[in-house]
Amino acid sequence: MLRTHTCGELTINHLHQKVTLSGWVQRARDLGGMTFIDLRDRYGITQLAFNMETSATLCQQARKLGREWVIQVEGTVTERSNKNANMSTGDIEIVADRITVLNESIHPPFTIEDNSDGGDEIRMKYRYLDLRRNVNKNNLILRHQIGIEIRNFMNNIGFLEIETPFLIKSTPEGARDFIVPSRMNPGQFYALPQSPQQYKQLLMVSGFDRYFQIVRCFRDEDLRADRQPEFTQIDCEMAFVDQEDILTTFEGLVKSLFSSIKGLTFDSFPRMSYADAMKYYGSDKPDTRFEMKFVELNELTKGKEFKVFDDAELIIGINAQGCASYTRKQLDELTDFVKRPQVGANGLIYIRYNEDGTLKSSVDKFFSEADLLKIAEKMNAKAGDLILIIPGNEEKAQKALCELRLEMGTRMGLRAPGTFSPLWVVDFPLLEWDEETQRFYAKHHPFTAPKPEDISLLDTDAKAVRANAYDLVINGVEIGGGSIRIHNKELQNRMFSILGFTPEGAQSQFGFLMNAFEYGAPPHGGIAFGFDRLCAVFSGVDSIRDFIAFPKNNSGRDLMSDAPSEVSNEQLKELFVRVADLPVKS
RNA sequence: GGUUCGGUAGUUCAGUUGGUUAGAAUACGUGCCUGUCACGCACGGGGUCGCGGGUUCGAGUCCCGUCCGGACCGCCA
Repeated sequence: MLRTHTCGELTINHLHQKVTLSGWVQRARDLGGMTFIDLRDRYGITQLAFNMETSATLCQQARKLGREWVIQVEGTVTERSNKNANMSTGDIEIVADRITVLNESIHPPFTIEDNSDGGDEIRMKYRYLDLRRNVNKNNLILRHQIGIEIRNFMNNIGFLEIETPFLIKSTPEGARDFIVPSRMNPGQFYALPQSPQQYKQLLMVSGFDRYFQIVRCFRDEDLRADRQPEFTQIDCEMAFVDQEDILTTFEGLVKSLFSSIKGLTFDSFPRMSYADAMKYYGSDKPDTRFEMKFVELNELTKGKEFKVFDDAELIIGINAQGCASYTRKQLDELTDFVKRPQVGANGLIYIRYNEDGTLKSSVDKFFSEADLLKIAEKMNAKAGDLILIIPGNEEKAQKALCELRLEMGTRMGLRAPGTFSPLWVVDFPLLEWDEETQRFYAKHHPFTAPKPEDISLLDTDAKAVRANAYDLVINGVEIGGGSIRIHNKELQNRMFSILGFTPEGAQSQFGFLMNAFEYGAPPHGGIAFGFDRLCAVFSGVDSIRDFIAFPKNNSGRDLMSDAPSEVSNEQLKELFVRVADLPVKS
């Protein structure tokens, strides 16, 4: 037997037992007459003690052990004379009788410690070593626990987990597909699924009225801290339901996760229309851990000879409570922040509501103190508050003020990790007009059902049609989204036509789904949650990479295996694939 | 496609106005040390300053290019 116990479980209750432990040498402390070894495995750390006086040979042997060597030790659980209250095994140590080196290790390129000396790149390159560290290990444990809770919850309410194919038909709608050449069908290609969307709808036609799957999805788009080319969704679909049924069911799932994982309970999640989210937060995924809502100021700001305001389509402001003491330097920082190309505002106007009741602004030339007071009143500002205003066209001003609001929230400590504010955003628009291609795109996807009361607008005012589509947002992160689907062939064809598909085009791309819908498709709808993001949000961190055992970097590269890489000409030949001349860098 | 920050010892970083032999911490090695737990102390080895070109008497430092990495915008139904 290589071990009788793990390195995390021995306590004072095991005193005097003969045990065998196996693990990695975390650290050695050689005091001359004594040597202590910290032995680590997934479960914890146990101290091994060696005494020169009582067992010189063993002690000498222990001194030779290097960091990250794999050893087995046999010995007796003994009470420590100096206990360490910081560790669960801190009351005991193992007085060894025998050490066996199971495997040596070369020196790791960084220290395997909670505060590793390694930077991101080197730790990614040696990801298997980085995963030995507690923070990563615990993240993967959390991911496992959330996964188990989800499966239990879904199983308990009658959902079946059903797998769907990874090699599927490519559809040009939506994100870019990853493409896989088919050797047996020269010149033809599979795509990897961006989601199992059409398959789960087919499963509804098949009568599996409650389906879910924790499933890998693939999107060939540029990456971010919260976006990987392959990521995991909790993909769900239900038949014989309306939007309310879905929101209730999955609010139940998320509440159950909050309860079992975080020990938190919630009232019903608030709901906000897409229109209100944009109006009050400038975003379809607002961070509602704090208020600081947008206030429209067009009426109070126009006609004062200030060209910037007079030319603006929309003038909106936020009230940063208690920030009137911001210095000139801090205000300049904020101005620089919103003027960054990524935020895109032309400038920032502030009104300081001083503690003494006076008002000072960056537009004093155009506005009297009485004018400023009116604005302050509209913004519910009190003495001590700071009003920040951004003018511009609607879209740009909302986006810029949204960024500024989040920045102020961060500066004011209103976005503390450990607090959670879930929100349903509902009533998304069905369609989005694209100026460049002069056509409509589905805001969600082309199978999303319009709200019945808005169907009549499809031909007259398509932009105004709202969908039975919804997102779950937690702390400003889009955690999940879904919709009620179209299950009626005529309505689906109408949608395809509005989206610019010819009947033949729609048939060749979505024919199998359309055909299936002729055989009694039940009313259905669903939702998909980003599993990686859910883990990250639960932990209060931004990067989903921390919750993926072997993630890719910003360029879609695996720094450890160095994928992607070139393949041999023989492989390409078999696939009838030829690599075009690569772009020449000038 | 774009914006921006970075690349110096195994690792994380400092390196002044362009000027002598490029430093610190940590890791590593050797020695000392009997209750440590980030043990301590002493000594030691360790550098293609990402790569290429240029300016200069002289480049880690300035300029151009390039490669690599981080963050972000576009993109992500």
